[in-house]
Amino acid sequence: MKIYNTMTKSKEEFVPLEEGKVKMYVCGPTVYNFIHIGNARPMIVFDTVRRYFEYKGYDVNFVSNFTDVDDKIIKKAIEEGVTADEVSKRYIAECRKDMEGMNVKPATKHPLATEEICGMVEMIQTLIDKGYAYEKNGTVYYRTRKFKDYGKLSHKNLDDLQSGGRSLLVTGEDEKEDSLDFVLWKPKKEGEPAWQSPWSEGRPGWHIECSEMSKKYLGEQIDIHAGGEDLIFPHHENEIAQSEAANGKEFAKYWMHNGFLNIDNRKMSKSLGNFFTVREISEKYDLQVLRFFMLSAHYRSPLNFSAELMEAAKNSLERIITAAGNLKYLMENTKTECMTGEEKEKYARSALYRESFEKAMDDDFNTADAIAAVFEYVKFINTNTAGDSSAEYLRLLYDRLEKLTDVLGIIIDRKEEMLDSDIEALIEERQAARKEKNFARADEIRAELLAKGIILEDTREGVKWKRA
RNA sequence: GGCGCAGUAGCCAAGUGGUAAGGCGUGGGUCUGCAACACCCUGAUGCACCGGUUCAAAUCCGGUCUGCGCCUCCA
Repeated sequence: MKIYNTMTKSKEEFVPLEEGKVKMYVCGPTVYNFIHIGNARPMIVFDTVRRYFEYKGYDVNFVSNFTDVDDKIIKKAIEEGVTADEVSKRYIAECRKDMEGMNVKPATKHPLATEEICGMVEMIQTLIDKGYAYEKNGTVYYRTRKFKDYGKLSHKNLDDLQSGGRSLLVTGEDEKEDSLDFVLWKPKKEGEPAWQSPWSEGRPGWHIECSEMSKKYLGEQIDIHAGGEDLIFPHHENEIAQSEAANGKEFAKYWMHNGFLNIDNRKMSKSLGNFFTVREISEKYDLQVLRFFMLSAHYRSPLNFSAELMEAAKNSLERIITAAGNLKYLMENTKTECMTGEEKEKYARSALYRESFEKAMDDDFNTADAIAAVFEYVKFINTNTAGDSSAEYLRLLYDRLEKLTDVLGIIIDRKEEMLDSDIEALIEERQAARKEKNFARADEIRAELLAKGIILEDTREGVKWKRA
């Protein structure tokens, strides 16, 4: 299994720190609003990574935080006249709903920054004790130049950073020893949430949260640290500086970063007015479609979002769901149980598609290629099953399809919703009308049901229906 | 200015030295009362452009053009 490591800029064979286990940390969202579709990409991508590790038999310890103390949260709270805590709690709950819709598994642990303050204070103290941090007027800064490997992840050198133009000083910047130093702890301003510390009543800087939570729940050294590519610098670079200086060992072995989601080839932003929340998308589409769309490209490539592409994704996904539905229908209606010799041979041959799927996923989680393998398997199913196929054969084909799509987080088992009895009566009436060749009445009923969101399909095996 | 990514059919997208996967869409056909599903057929003599290396290049090297990102606590 190969993973592209941002640190080495190359694909590396995955070797776990501990046999059979994966320790993985994914930087989560700041909860000041509904999550947007850009937030959704790392969630979906790294959930798929997790699912594939689990498919391969690994025990995955998956930790992803919610950043629940932040300027934007405080700003929102002030606007609404409520506490920051109320804002963050609300959007954590909404985020979990969206995750469920996207079929993103809850992490093993979702730590909250506000509940881990003590650990952060301890880590900051360690950094001060080791000479990697210093305090000025209640603010604690990280002494960036002291950490000799600074820049190793983002492949930047300190002098370029310093001369890189951005010499605008933020308030308080002049008290730093060096313009590259960043904040570990800052004193509170009036009305802000704050915690006690040896330096001032205040709150932690953004980067220290992840260093501490990763250490607490996964240990000083982890296998994979992941997030959006925008986090490479400064966030992940700073995490490395903090964790490695404090713990004295390599922080993460593999650094994974997903590409950005663009809208009409532009970065999504509120100011450009091309901003979509996951919740908005869910009003028009099943979030399974969003998930499928996100996996249709490689996770490291930029991905463009548009209504047309969502329509295409919806139609593509429908093809897989339809095949699964047909398979299930045949399974429930077949008269024969055991596989014939021919079926055994066919089933064995179809293992090819599972192998292609795994080969694609083994190559740095190439979901686009893996999906192609699923489609080839779907074609095989559509052309190699019929009403006289055995239940055993159909079941094996179905189980394999379900295992593969489950890695992608795609649910093929559409739960059978009970039909209202009058709808059921209409379907029966239509069947009677068709028998009498009263097609006018039959079509009338079909149109009537369509208006209620029920699509009827007359197949060789009987009438099927689905919701629009 | 520094660092980096991308350009493959109408659209999306794999492929990174051996002769262009897959999906959507289009058009034609089979099946069906019709529709839908499914199936069959239909697509780049070509991989932004120009050179070079090689028996062989979408893939490697050099250059050009175009789009984009990071360097601002935005995933």
